[in-house]
Amino acid sequence: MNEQQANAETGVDAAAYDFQAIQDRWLPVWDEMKPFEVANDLSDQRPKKYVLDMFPYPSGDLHMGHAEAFCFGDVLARYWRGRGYDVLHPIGWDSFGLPAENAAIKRGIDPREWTYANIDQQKSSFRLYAPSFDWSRVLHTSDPEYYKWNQWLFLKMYEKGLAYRKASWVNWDPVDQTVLANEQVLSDGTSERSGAMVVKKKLTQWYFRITDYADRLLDDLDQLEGQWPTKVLNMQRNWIGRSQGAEVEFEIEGRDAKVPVFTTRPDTLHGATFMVVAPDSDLAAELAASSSPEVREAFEAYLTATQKQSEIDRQNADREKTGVFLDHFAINPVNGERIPVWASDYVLADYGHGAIMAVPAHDQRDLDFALKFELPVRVVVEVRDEDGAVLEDPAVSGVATAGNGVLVNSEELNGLGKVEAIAKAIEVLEARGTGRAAKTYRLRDWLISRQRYWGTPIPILHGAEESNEGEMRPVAHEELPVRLPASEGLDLKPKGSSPLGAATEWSNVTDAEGQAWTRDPDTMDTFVDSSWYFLRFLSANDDTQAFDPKLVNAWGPIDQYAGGVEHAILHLLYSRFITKVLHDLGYLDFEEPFSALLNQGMVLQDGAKMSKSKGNLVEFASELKAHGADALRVTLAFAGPPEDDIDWADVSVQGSAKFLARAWRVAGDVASEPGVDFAAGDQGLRRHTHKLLADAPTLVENYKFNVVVARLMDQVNVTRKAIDAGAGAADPAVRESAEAIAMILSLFAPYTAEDMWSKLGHEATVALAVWPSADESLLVEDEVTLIVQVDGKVRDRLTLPASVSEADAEAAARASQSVQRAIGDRQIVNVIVRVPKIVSIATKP
RNA sequence: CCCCCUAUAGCCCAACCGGCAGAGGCAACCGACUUAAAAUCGGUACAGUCUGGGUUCGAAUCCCAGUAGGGGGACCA
Repeated sequence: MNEQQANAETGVDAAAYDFQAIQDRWLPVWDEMKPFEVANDLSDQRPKKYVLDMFPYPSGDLHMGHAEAFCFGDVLARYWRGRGYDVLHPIGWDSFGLPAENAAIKRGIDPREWTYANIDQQKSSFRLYAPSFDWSRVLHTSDPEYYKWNQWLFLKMYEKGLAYRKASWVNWDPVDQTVLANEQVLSDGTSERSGAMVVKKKLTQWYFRITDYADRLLDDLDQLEGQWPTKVLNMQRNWIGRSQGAEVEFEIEGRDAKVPVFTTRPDTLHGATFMVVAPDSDLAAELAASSSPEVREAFEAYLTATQKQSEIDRQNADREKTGVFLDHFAINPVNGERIPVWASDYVLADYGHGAIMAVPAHDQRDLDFALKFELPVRVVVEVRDEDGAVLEDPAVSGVATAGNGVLVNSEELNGLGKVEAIAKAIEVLEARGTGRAAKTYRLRDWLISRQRYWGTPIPILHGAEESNEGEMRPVAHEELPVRLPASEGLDLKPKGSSPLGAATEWSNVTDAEGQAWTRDPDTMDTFVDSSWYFLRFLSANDDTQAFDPKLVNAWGPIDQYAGGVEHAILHLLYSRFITKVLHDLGYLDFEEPFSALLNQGMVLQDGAKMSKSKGNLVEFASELKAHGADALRVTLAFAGPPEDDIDWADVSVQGSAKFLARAWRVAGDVASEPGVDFAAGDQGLRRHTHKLLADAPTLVENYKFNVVVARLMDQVNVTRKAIDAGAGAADPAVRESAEAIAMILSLFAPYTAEDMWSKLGHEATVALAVWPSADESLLVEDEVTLIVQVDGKVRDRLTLPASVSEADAEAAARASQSVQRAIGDRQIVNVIVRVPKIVSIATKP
């Protein structure tokens, strides 16, 4: 009986796939079962997998980007369950942050109201979308129960000297009226959040000393090779930006303390003909202050001009060099030479020591500067071109020679190559006590204080009377959390200082001794909140500690993390840093938080990023309503490799729905009973099923979800044929195939798979059914097709036993009529035999 | 300017260690069912792998050079 006949006889109802009815049938069952809740007692003997999606920010309802990210994370979580693992797959909300505050200001409401309403909305959308979350461990970073431990973390950092305050030039967002971390400033100089052009301000702010961990953060990336996308590893390496070289101390005439400079080329010290300091450095200000009024005036004007520049102008490497002479001289420690000290904005105050030795002959920037201000250029490395000719003097050519060469004009270094000269120069400096080998980094300390309301209050008290002026005191652990005061009556509008400062009742504290203090008015960067949340999930409801080290070490590190590449250097770097700190504090056994990382692409519309302003938004909610969760999830998984962007114009949700209906009907057609002996089934179909069972795990583990879905489509097609035109609906192999389809399909389409599972006579839930392993004996082929090539062209295909010997294969190939025709009267010069695949014959005339 | 990734049918994408270029889907076309359409079912057709070299018996796959698109970094001493 074929499908049409079945339709005619049983009526439309029984044969029609109705996603809405299927969703309505299973949601209440799952709600009741809570199949994905994980016990906290470690009693489960199955091996463990911790699978985590980057938690969402509650900026409204879920959107397509969420649908994609959570689809992929869920595929992996469900996969490991199917493989017999105890899987932890929690969910929470990253619910502090500026959007809530800005929305609250715009609507005149409390940020809490907006935040928690959005969380509720997202929760109910998630329920329908059906990721396999453990809903018993939900956390929201804006709950006092969570941020209490965020404050605990801050105090731990403070105790270890890893949290500190300093005055420095910082990135200031003039729209949001708050400081930003370096990581939050995009390469075009705009704010990651508001899009405003970031300006520099000198402010006293809180920092986490991430630079102390720079070497480990860089070196440990090697452990993640192959487990994290290469792109992310490279981005982090670039961001940390370690340079090796030397620190060299220069004396400055009329100044007691020596000035250290960092250089990667200590071999060129004899070619240093001037020194340059950053105009916004303390040293520049000091040197200018002790100069003539004219010099001082020129410097002040230059400093002002420098600070007016936009980030874009400043980053343009092609622009003309500018600077002022500070009327001071430094002494070159290797040759006692007196060299002038200039201030120029091509030297950065916060990199190295904010001062450089300029070697114009061998550094293009220094050369540009030297030529502009007519400073001497001295060649100390003789560099040759490919033909062995000495390159022209940079002073004439205008091109600095930065390559390898032989040292000249450099006393003891003369005749050495670049590498040896660097080593020797460091040796000489160390012997004289005027320098040493040194490293420096592009990475800066993490600025974590923000002048906004909706975040974790920094648990520090500042002295508020004469007797304790300038003192800082951490809030005692037992007094945590320092709760956010109600927003009522506070002006949340950005104005450059934290709104919390105005909450005087909250801010003013008198201690047991009667001393007056005021609370630190700033809140923490929300990236602090998200830098350790994955630890909290293990004991999300524990009010005695931030996380339970026993549980964390049993489950951690996270086996599979999934999220967007936009966090390549923000969240992922901070999390790695905090994990290492907590390891050093003795809480964690591991030093890297995320063993494997999947970065999904973006969902686009006609090649453009979806956005409200562009009006090309494909709404998650409406797609969910129109096609159902399963069709949406299958569409996302099938669209292509998960790392690639998905253009919504290229996909077909209807096509996915059609496939689901076909799969579902196969299950409905199965006519054998559960438990039937599969061994008696059709061998051809069984081979096909077991090939799928054998291949699916590798495919899923390599994130080839699109291929798995394609293989499922193929399996459904083959099974349909077996039912209609082959073994028939009662053949045990048809049941075996349908059950395999239901189990594997459950990764992508949990509702449809559950309904199939039920039709096949099994109890819910298919999500906890462990996949059967493939039967090896069904995977070996008896006969194979052997290809015969003559001079690289396929000339025949021979059907031979799979166990054919090399000699037999070659003989069969030579015996082939079409092969002989192809060879003709040419002479055979080589025969390559690779059984059971190919015989390749090479000839010549 | 430097670094990384990608390029296969009209479109989205598969192809293990180098071994028959095609798994799957979309769109198209033909047929079945239907009064008709939709849905469903069956079938058909469509590329030689961005370009140019090289290695090899054999290259989509490895190497070199280039083109196009995407991403990252960039006055970092």
